[in-house]
Amino acid sequence: MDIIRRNTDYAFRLVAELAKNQGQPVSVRKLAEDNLVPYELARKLLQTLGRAGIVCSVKGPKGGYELKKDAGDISFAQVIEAMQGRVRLNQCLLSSFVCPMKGKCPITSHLSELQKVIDFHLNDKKISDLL
Amino acid sequence: MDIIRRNTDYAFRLVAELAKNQGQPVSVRKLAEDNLVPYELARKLLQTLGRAGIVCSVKGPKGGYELKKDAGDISFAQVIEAMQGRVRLNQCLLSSFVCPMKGKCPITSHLSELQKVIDFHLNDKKISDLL
DNA sequence: ATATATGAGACTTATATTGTCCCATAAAGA
DNA sequence: TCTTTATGGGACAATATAAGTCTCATATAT
Repeated sequence: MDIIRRNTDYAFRLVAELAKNQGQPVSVRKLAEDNLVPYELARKLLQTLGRAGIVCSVKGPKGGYELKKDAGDISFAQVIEAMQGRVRLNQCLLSSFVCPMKGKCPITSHLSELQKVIDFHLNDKKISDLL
Repeated sequence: MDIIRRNTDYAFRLVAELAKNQGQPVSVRKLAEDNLVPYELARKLLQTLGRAGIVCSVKGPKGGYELKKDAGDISFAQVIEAMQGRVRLNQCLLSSFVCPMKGKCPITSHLSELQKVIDFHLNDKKISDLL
C-alpha cells in the first residue's frame, strides 16, 4: 500500500499541469488525456481540489480549470490533505481518537518525531518545485 | 488511513510484550488478552512474525512465543515490513513497477528524500527502545 | 491418554478506494 | 434563443485491501 494513493497521484499530475498553464483555463478533457487520468474521475478529483481552494473552474465553452493561487503557495501537504486527508503514522498521533491502549501503548510516543519530519517535508515542498 | 495499519500496531504490542518476558515463552492467549488483540488474529500475526524471523514458538503446554533475537536487534522497520510490507510513499519509489508516466511524472523525484528519511527513522528505532 | 499449545490454510466479513453514470447548471457563439 | 461545450454534484457500481474467524493438523508436558 502506498502512502500517496492513486487518486492523490492523479491530483498531483493535474495540479502540475495547471501550474504550467497559469492564466488560461484548461478543460478536464485535455487534462485527463494528457495525464493518463480517466476523464470522469478527473472531473471528480478537480471538484475535490476546488472545494479545497486549490483550483477554480470556468464554465462553458473555453472553460476549464486553473490554479486558484500561486504554485508557490500550494504545498504537497495541501494537495494530499485535500485528496486523502492528512498523512499520519497512526490514529493516535493526529486525531481525537481515544485508544483503548492509552497509557500502556508502547509505540505511539516513539513515532511522533517521525510524524513531525513527514509533516515538515510535505509542507515544505510546493507545486512550484515541480516546474 | 494510517501508515501503520491496525494489524501492525497489534504486532508491535505483541512484540513489545515478548521483549518484557525474554527467556520464557508467553502463550498467545495471554498475549492476546493483555494487549487487546483478538485471540485468533493474534495467532495469525505471531505466525507471520515467526516466518519473518522475529519470534519463535514453543509447542505444547507451557509453550508459547518468545523473541528470536535481542530486542535491540529488531527494528521498527523489520516489524512493519513483516506485517504490511515496506512503507513507501508511492509505487515508483521502491519497486520494479513501470509507471506509465515514466519520464514525465512530476512528483516521484521530489519524494525520494522524504522516503529516505522515513526509512532511516524506522530502521533506527528498535524494540528495545520500547522498554 | 489427555489437555494445552502452536502450524497452516481456507474462508468470510468489513471497509476503503477507485471508477462510472446521470442529470442539472452555466456560458459562448451561431 | 438554440445548440454545443463546459463544469457541479450526487448516487451508484466495481474493485481492492484489510481484518477477523474457523477448522483441522501436529507437537509436547504431565
